[in-house]
Amino acid sequence: MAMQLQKTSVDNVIIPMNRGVGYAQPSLELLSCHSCNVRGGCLAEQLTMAHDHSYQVVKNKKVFSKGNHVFRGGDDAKAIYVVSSGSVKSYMLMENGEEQVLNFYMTGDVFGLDAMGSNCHISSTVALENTTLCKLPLTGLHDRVLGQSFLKLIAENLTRDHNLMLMLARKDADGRLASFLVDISKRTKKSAYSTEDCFVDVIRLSMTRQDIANYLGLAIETVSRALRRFQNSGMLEVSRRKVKIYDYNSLLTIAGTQVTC
Amino acid sequence: MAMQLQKTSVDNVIIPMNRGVGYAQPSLELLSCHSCNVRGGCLAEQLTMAHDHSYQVVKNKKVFSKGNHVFRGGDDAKAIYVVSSGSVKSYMLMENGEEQVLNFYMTGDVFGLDAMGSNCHISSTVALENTTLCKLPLTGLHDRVLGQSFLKLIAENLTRDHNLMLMLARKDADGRLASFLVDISKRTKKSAYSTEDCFVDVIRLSMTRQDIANYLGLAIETVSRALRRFQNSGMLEVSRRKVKIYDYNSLLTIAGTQVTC
DNA sequence: CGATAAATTGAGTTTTGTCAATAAAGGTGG
DNA sequence: CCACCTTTATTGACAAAACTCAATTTATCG
Repeated sequence: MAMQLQKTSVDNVIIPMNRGVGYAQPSLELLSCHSCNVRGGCLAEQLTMAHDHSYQVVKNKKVFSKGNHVFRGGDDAKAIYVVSSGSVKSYMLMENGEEQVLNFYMTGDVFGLDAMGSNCHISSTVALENTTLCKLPLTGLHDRVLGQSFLKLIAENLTRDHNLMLMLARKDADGRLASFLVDISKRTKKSAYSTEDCFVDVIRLSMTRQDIANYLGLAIETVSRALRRFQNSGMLEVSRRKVKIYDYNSLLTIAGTQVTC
Repeated sequence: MAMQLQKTSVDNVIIPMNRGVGYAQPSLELLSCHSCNVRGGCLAEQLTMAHDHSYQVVKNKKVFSKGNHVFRGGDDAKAIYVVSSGSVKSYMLMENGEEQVLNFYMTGDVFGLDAMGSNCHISSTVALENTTLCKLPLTGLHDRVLGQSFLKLIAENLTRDHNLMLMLARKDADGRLASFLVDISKRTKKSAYSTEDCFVDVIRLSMTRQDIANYLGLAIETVSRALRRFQNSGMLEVSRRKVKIYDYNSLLTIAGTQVTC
């Protein structure tokens, strides 16, 4: 879990982190909050004030040199980060090793929100140059102020956005459509009563082909042709808005990397 | 502003909304919370409980028939919505009239988070079939519990994600790169002291061409060639990581629709 | 039952990706 | 301080994927 070894004054905080192999030890030098360029002023102070000081946000300044990771996918962490100076990139790895950059964060930007609701980070973040970050552990905020549900919601929304980005940036038409069908299938399952293992084999699409095309960033004709290809290969059967899935595993293979919460 | 005409018991709430032209009047029938399929149980109750009942979340169930809008971009609203039954699509319009679908929300999904931090909705949401929604006005939560800053942060992150989606799904290589440069320019300005009007004319990129390509969903060669084209047209001058912008307006034109907070 | 909207299918074009070669910059060690 | 090596970036030729345009078929709705 998160370390909370020391409580300090609000201004300058240095807490060395224990990191696994592959992590650089952040520089241990005294950093001033006065030089922080966050828009709207110090975030920790804003959050603390918002709760009438009943919830004290601990600040934790760190320096990362170029190429060093702030966190990696899979790390368990419940904190958000403010870029005090420098810049970082947030990215996800696909199964084939390609990386999709989700965002670049520069001075004044805040990142790490997508991990708030889940137990671990889905994405990784690495410094692009020598960078100063302010880490705000939000375990207290999570538990005491908001309740699990709300932060989970936010993270869920961000994660689904990231999944779409990955699809749009890295997958071809077949991959996008397979990914879409798998997602719909999974999500339909969540609320319906089904005897199947992990998917609903009959989907009723509530949207038009044009909607699907507008979602996947494809032409409507491409969606139509991809569906036809899937049907010809025996993977599924499609009749207007009704889709019967026969070979879920093949669909998963074509879909490739999926981001899930 | 948001209406708060009545306070009711936690179970069944009907509040008719005054909507402008183009909005359908939601059906006014009694809806039970017992039939709501939200994952993790009633969100309003979860949020209310999280604050020891010091903050009461008002529920507001509504039925939308197929094709009717829940809200449109530009509407001012501070609420989140839970899909009780049916489905909706969230989308944004580009300047050429094309629409980018951001997400489909089905039973149990929660949407509207991207508008929490700003004054108005950026995206629009429309029912794909007859749909029951539960509206949770969160003005109280916004002001009293979290403070402006935190919700703004979340919305900012979601909005930037949506901007990237739009780029990946709808823009060609030139459009993506122009969009990227404009964004970097704007964001650099925010924290730097500059005499220019609304952009920094000299950008120092902290990321490699490969990073840019991985962000924009392009091949590195395509990024290189697009930059060359921009330079040949006299729009800018590029030398490794340093970019001098001469014609910001042309860049804006090529970039097309930009999503901003 | 007719009119409109949605979906499918084919042919040709355009954009971008892939592969390959080369050039330039940055870092390291002697 | 320079030579070397590695990383980063550029450029060209060709191939593949997806888009556009057009025609047709099939639903859906009044």
